[in-house]
Order: sequence, then structure tokens, then C-alpha cells
Amino acid sequence: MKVTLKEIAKLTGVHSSTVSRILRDSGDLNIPEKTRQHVKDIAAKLDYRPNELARAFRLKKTNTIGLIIPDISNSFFSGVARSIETESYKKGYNLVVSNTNEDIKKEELYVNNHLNRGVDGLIIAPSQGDSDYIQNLIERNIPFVLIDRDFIDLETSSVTSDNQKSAYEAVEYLQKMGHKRIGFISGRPILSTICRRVEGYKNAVQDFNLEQENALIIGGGYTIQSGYDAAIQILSASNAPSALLVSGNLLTIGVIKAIREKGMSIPQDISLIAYMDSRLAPHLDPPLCTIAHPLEEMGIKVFDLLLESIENEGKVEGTKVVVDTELIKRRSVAKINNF
Amino acid sequence: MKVTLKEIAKLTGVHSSTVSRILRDSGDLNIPEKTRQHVKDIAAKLDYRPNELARAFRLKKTNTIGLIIPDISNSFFSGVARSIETESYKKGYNLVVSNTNEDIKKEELYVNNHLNRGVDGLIIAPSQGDSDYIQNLIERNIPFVLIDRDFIDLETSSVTSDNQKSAYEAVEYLQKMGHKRIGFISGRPILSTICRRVEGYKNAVQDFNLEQENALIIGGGYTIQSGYDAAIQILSASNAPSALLVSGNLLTIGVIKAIREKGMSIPQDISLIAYMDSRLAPHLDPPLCTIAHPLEEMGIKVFDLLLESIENEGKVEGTKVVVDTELIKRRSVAKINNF
DNA sequence: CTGTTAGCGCATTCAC
DNA sequence: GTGAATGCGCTAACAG
Repeated sequence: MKVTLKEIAKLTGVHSSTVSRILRDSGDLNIPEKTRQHVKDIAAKLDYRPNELARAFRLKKTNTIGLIIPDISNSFFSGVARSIETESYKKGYNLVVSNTNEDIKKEELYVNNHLNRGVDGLIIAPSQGDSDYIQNLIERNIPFVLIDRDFIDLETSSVTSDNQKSAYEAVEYLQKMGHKRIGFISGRPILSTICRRVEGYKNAVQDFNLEQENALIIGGGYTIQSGYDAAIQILSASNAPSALLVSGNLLTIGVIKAIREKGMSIPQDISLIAYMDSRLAPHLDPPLCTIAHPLEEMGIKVFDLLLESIENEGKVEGTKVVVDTELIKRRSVAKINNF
Repeated sequence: MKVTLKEIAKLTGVHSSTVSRILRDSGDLNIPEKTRQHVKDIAAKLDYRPNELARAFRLKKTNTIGLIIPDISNSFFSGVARSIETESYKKGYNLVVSNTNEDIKKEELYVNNHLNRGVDGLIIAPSQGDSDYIQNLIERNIPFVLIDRDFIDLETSSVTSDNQKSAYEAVEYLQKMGHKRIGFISGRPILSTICRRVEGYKNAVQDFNLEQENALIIGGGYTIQSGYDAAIQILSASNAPSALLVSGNLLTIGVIKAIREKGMSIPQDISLIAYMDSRLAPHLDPPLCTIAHPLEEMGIKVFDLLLESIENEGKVEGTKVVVDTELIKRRSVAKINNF
């Protein structure tokens, strides 16, 4: 049977509340070293394990946080998750992970589920498309922080990367390499990340006098298949671009597959820059020029923000942390000679 | 303020226990439809959310399971984690994920942590090297299932892949392609996966009369760096092998890096088969011949086993599920002509 | 210095 | 058919 405080109390002759005090080393220093040691010894001998569930219930504090992301098997999110887990462990928190699959309905369900189970706070990479339930979290003073994606018009705390800038820089680099017609495989347009990237792309196209055309921005999904479809479409056009900027891990795999199937080579026939896993990118065929995210840093920052928010009892500060990405140049971009 | 059963009881004029019965649709069907509906309406209007923490405490059932793995950012584990999460969600379970970083000390800490918090069961990819605490879990009738790695001499339930066979098949294929001197970059020798792979490798080497040499089995870590180091060492030898079998995701990245740095080409100078992420492998430079794991299947099976074990209250069945891997042939293996 | 009491929110047993 | 009482294990007042 499980050994409880009461059990130990019975065996030591002191009251269970005293046992609790001793075992938690709570303030009361006026307990004689003798009883103290005795109780500790007995507890150790019985292999006493505090029932954290009862404790959490009593204290209304579970030391658990929820992480709600679209896909744990996407290396961006698993990288961030890893970093968050490491941080939270250091601070005595447990991490409950949920996968939404970009399904907003499921996301909301998960949030409620977590809340009902009493998580102390939430880290969410929202599927977006609806901010009502997020608004609701704010009103209820639930401590939470957004990661990667943000609602621009909501006063939420968030940790995102500078998508506007990273897309701009990518286009700028392609332009410097002589590209004038650049396609953008975009991803779900509803996401703040995608919006900002499109903005950055458009700004750069404008600033550098590159070819502007709606058909150059394509795609809407987040799967390998949707990357494949978009690439097939854009590359089959009579005036296909000479370079592609691809906005996601899985999309990129699909795009590469499409390029290969069309019998084209990177970068001879088409140049490529991708938002992609930078640990793997050097080893792709060919090594891919990528926009790399500081995953570890993002994980640490988002957890720290959340902890702050928990300590503030959810009172919104709306701290928006924006981290920098890095354009890592690799062989997938060719220099074009314009005759 | 949080709305509780008592609250609803006060507003509806029935007792909180009745409210509980109604809201849970518990057996008692003899509650008149009228009160029933009334209570439900009020509950809905107040946006009643059961305090799952209190419920879990009362019922001694958290509907939570713990997943303890070395590294969530390793695509093997994140793939399995994703599958487990999907399954557990379907069955109303939450998933708490912990990263051990192959640190057995941390692993044990985590297990205790989870247990103290009352998880209903555990899925563990053990760091091995010590099976005492696992033994302890068995004695305490804790429901748990091992994933990927198993203790051969312990009566635990587990879901693993047939490592012996997969390594054997890989060597067999290399042999068919004309290779006679095959190196094995092995990983942590303490892991059951690695042991079995070494066995398979050795058996095949013997069966096909390939070159046997201790120096051909090398490595001991699980990081990119250790893969790199091992590859540098084995490739720098005067009689380097013509093919390499690499035993892990991260190791493989290190090995490829080493090969590249040595100015060698795959497969012209060295052939490669790897235990690696099969979603990415086709897009590596060059497309990699891999041993692919059925991640989804493994996740489903391990969760189902755990559920069974939970229902059996931890009474060990020692069900050992072994899934098959698939050797996926790609360009990284060259045919050798033996003159 | 330490015991007593109370209660977190819920589900269950036993009455009536 | 439903209310009352009880307790899960713990901690935090409040006594004494």
C-alpha cells in the first residue's frame, strides 16, 4: 500500500501535519533536530513518496505546463519542444505535449483539456484562423505564451522570429545572385509567420525591381504533398521562376521531390532557399541554403516568459520577443548571368 | 471564480451529489428528465468545467501517461511520440513527455517524478546500463512498456524492431553488391538495439565469408560528433572498408560530414546504409539507402500494450512485440566489381 | 514547539 | 429518486 503522511505520523508518534512540515522543510525551524531526524529516517525507510496529485490539488499548483503545437514530428517544433522541456525540467515543471495537426477545433479542445487538468500555464503555436478562444484566455487571466505564431492585434506575449526580415534577406540574396523572377511557396496564408514572410518577399521584390506577379506566390498547405503540388504548378508554367523561396520543413521536401521528378537540378535549373531544419540541410541533395531558427533560444525565452506570466498570475504583459534568424548560404543557390 | 458542483447544486436546488450523477451520466437512470435537463442547462450556462485534478485525486486515475525518451528532437522518437500522442488522445489520455538525454540518472528521476504525479502508466525508451529500477517497477506493478529498447532478461512488455534481422539484411545486400569489407558505426554498445545489430552484422559477415575484424566495428556515442569521429577513424585506416552501416540518425549526419571532409564521395568511394529517418533520406546527398522503421505502427502498438497493462493493473504479461523494418534501396550503395 | 481542525472538489456509500 | 455523510492526501490556519 502507498505510504502516506498519516502512516509516518502513526509510526513516529508525531502528528501528520508535523511530518508534513518536516518533510517539506517548511519555515518552522523550531522542531528539535531529534524528532526531525527521526521522522526523516522513518520516511526514508518506508520509501515515502509524496502524493503530488493530492499536493497539487490542495495547492492549486500542478507544476505542469502544456505545450500545444501542430506537429511534434516537425523538426522545428520538436527542437523547440526539446528546449522547453530542458528548461522546464530545470525549474521543476513537467511538460504535457499535444499535437493539433493544424486543426483549430482540436486545439481549442486541447486547451480546455489542459486547463481542466490544471496546468499552470500554456505554450501555444496556434493554428490561427480564429482568435476568439485566445481572447478568452486573456480575459480569464490564464498564463500563456505564443510561440512562432502571433496574433498581431492581440495583447499576448509571444516569441516569434523576424519573418519579415528573413524573407526579405532571402530575396535580397537571390537578387544579388542575379535572380529576377523568384517564386514563393508560401504555406498556410492564415498564419502570421506566412503573412510576414509574404510581406518581406513583396517588399524585397519591390525594392529590388524584381518581377511582380501574383502567380509567383503559391501554395497554401503545410504538408509534403502541398509543397509538391505547388512546385509542380509553378515549375510547369511557361515562365517559371529561376529561384524558389520555400516556407517550411515539409513543404521543402515536397518541393525537392517535384523538382527531381521534373528532371530539373538544383541549382542548375532552379535555385532554392528554404525555411528548414538547419541540422539536416547541409546534407541534403544538394546542401540547402536555409533560413535557420535559434530553436534553443526560442525555447528558453518562451519558457521564461511563461514562468513570469505564471508568477504574475496571468496578468498580461504582452511582451513580444522577436528573435533573429540566420541566412545560411549553401550550394542550392546558383549565380545567374544576365546577358 | 471557478464554478463547482456545489455551486450548481445551490442554483438548481438539488444536492451536489445529484449534480455529479447527472453530469457524469452515471448509472442511476432514475432521475427525472426534468431535473436532469435543468441541471445540465445551468451547468452549461455557467460554463461548468469539472476540476479534473480533484477528480483524478478522488479516482486515483489521471488519464495521463508518461513518455520517457532520450531525445524528442531525434526524428525516430518524435515520430513515435507523435503516433503515441495521436493514439492516447483518441482514448482520452494526456501525454507527458520527458527527455533523458541518455542519462540514466535523469531517467530514474523522471520515472519517480511521473509516478509521484500519478501517471497511469509509462512508456520508456531506457538508456539501459542499469535495469534495477526497471525491476523495481515490475515489483510495484507499475504499468509500463518499453519502446525501441528492451531488457532481454527481464519480463517486460516491449515494442521493438527486429534489429538482428535488419542489420543482417543490410550486410547481405552490401555483399550482394560486391562489398567484402564492411564497417559498422555502432552507437552505444549498452543498448539492446545496438547489441542486436552487432549480432546481425557479425552473423552476416560470417555467413557470407566477409572480412572479420574488430576494427570494423567502431563508435560508442549517439551524437553527430561521435559519428563524425568514428567515421574519420575508420576511413583513415590504411585498409578502409568499402561500405559502412550506420546505426542511428545523428550518427549518420556525422558520418556524412566526415566522408565529405575527407573528400570522398558516396557511393563512388564509400557505400552507405543507415538507420535513419526515411522521410528525409530520399533527399539527402545522395539519396540514402536506409533501414526504415514503422513509426506509426510502433506508437500504436506500444500505446495499446500500455492500455492493456493499465487495465490489468500492471500485472506483467511480458508481451514482446517485434515489428519489421524495411531496407529501402537508394543510390548510396554502389555495385563493386571484384576483379 | 506541535496537535487540532478544516477544506480543496469530487464520487460514492448508505440512508430515507 | 435524491440527500447526507465520508474521505482521497495534503497543507495551512489557528490553537494551546
